[in-house]
Amino acid sequence: MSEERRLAVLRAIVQDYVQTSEPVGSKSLLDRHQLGVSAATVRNDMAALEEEGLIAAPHTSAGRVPTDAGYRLFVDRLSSVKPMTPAERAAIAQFLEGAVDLDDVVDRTVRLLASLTRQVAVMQYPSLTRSTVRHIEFVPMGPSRLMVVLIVNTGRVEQRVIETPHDLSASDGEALLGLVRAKVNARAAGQRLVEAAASLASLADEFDPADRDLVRSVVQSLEDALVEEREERVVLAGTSNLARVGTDFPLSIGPVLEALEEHVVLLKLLGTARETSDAVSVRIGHENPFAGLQSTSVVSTEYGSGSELVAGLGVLGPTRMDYPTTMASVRAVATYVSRILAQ
Amino acid sequence: MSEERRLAVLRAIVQDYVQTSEPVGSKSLLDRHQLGVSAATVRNDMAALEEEGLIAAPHTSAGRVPTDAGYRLFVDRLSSVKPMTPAERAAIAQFLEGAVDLDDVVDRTVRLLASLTRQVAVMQYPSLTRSTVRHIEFVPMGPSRLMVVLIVNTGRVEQRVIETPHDLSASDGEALLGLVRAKVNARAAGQRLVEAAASLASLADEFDPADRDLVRSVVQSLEDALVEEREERVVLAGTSNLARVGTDFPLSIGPVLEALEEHVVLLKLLGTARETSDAVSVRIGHENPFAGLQSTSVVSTEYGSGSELVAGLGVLGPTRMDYPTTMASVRAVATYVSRILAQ
DNA sequence: GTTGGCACTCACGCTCAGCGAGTGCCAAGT
DNA sequence: ACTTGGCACTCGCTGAGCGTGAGTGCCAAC
Repeated sequence: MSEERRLAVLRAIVQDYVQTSEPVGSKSLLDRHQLGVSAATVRNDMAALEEEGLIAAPHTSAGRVPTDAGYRLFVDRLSSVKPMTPAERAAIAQFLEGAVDLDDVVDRTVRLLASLTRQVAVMQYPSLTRSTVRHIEFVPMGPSRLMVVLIVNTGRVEQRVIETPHDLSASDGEALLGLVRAKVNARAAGQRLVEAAASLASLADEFDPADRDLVRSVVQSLEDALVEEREERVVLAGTSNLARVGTDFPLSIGPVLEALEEHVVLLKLLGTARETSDAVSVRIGHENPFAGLQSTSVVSTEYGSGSELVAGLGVLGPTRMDYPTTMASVRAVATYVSRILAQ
Repeated sequence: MSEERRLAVLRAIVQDYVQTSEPVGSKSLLDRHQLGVSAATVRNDMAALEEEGLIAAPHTSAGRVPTDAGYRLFVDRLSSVKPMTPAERAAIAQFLEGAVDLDDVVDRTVRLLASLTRQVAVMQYPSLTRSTVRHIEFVPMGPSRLMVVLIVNTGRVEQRVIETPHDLSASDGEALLGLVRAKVNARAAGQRLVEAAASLASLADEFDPADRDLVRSVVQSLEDALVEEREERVVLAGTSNLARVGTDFPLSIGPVLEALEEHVVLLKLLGTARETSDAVSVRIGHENPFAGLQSTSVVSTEYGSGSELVAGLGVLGPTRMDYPTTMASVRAVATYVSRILAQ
């Protein structure tokens, strides 16, 4: 009983099951693959695979279905990321090129990914903590309120209103604010958010003693704002693809929809992906830490502008998923969106 | 056969059906309501109601179910918006008070509405076209690119990168930009976007002939940006509530999820609501222009900061819905979110 | 216009048998 | 030691048949 053939059988089972979504038996396996052996041999192999916990039979007299472990082995050793055709690559690039701003890039990316994979696509907004400051702007909002607008290198813009002890909207306030603006930007531009916060620490010393108090309080608020753990945004698309699969299989979509609404969960999903060294990370069924997502798999990767990886994106679907093509799509989309963001 | 009693029967049918989600027959109706007449009489009334198209029988020997027209009549004449308890109102207010910025307000609002109604909540971002300019900021992004940041009264911030024919990042460019910034804001602040665009038309004339070209092109781009039809953002929550209802009823959630992904559709849904004069608009089943949403109802209303109504929010659910309480929730949430935004 | 009575209609749930895909095991072959 | 054909067996699925009961429509009497 050759090890090699047994794995070939596993591969065939996974492929057939993914395509037909029905448990696959020894006979139908022979019809669709040239294994060069008889049905009985295949049956023996299947029994061995079941023994190893790689496949399982839903009922006594039904075919076999891959287990999570079976999919895992398949992904790790039995398949390679299916290359995309130049035409597909061109279509992706062209579609993403059309975006006009960051929101549009993100929106187009998730939709594209959802329609390519026909699954739920998830994408994290370019992370702020790993971005660098492009510009910081101050806008007086009234006698004691000041809006701080932070623009980072990925094009993302964040605003925040802070309280100031003195009036900055009067004309001398305006002048002072202009000076603060210039100095803050001279110091912070190009730095990461945390670094920028550090650089600003001693800024107040450069000002007139009279203004120092005011500047110090503004800078303090700004530092807080820069360091503060920011809400990371997540966008999704293709949730209706869940309905398609939901009808034929034991994937009750309720819990999945609930998980998808919890953006914290999604962020963790994309976040833990980063810990793996592979370019594209795959988490299968129970490998997934969240109840409700235990019969789904997540295929994700990182993307970023230039050499900086700033956030994650991926797709979520039933464990019975075409991993090679899904992985190819995720990888390709990540590559192209990174290219767009780098410009 | 009194008209009055017939309507009482309709009301009872709607209430029972909403509660039990099972077709209601003459007998079970008598058990649950004191109508003071016999089953036979109720049957006669039901036959009449069916004749009028207000109720229908799924099969020959089943109870009756309200039709869209039946619900319509119920909403228009047989029910009133159920008042909320002070405790509920307080909880709403308290939950929304906790929001730290506009994104957070919107996020909390949809989630709140979804959990109150246990349905899908939809909320449009405060519309830009009906907002007023609070501040316009210019940030040089390189030799020939300028980022325009627009802050409106609802706190929403929009950015846009425009191409400029001359370099504005040099030091004299900075000075000029400061002047432009001051004049633009003096003219535009407090005005609606379209008005602001008009006010800016002649701004270039105030500048040195040497700079006039440059200013004109900047102003021109700005006008374009202000007038341009902007993408209106829509946020939703509670999609998992669809799964709950999806199991027991002929609401195939696939098409609904698809419709929910098309933000254009959602905007139209909230938009057409405005045409009705009522405070809370209800669109029932086929009154709804979109295929796939024909067995759902939309309960929506407008909200806004102060007296200005700037956008819509509402919920979407199966036609078999508790209209009075849903309407109450939508109205209450709209009231409170408006109050928050006004501050 | 209301009521009680009555025959009728179906959807639903149940059981039961037949079918067939698929299995496990065994004895024979290589 | 592995492979193969054969064979009995399992068991989920399907569809037919049947009883039940909620619900109806109609009618004659009040």
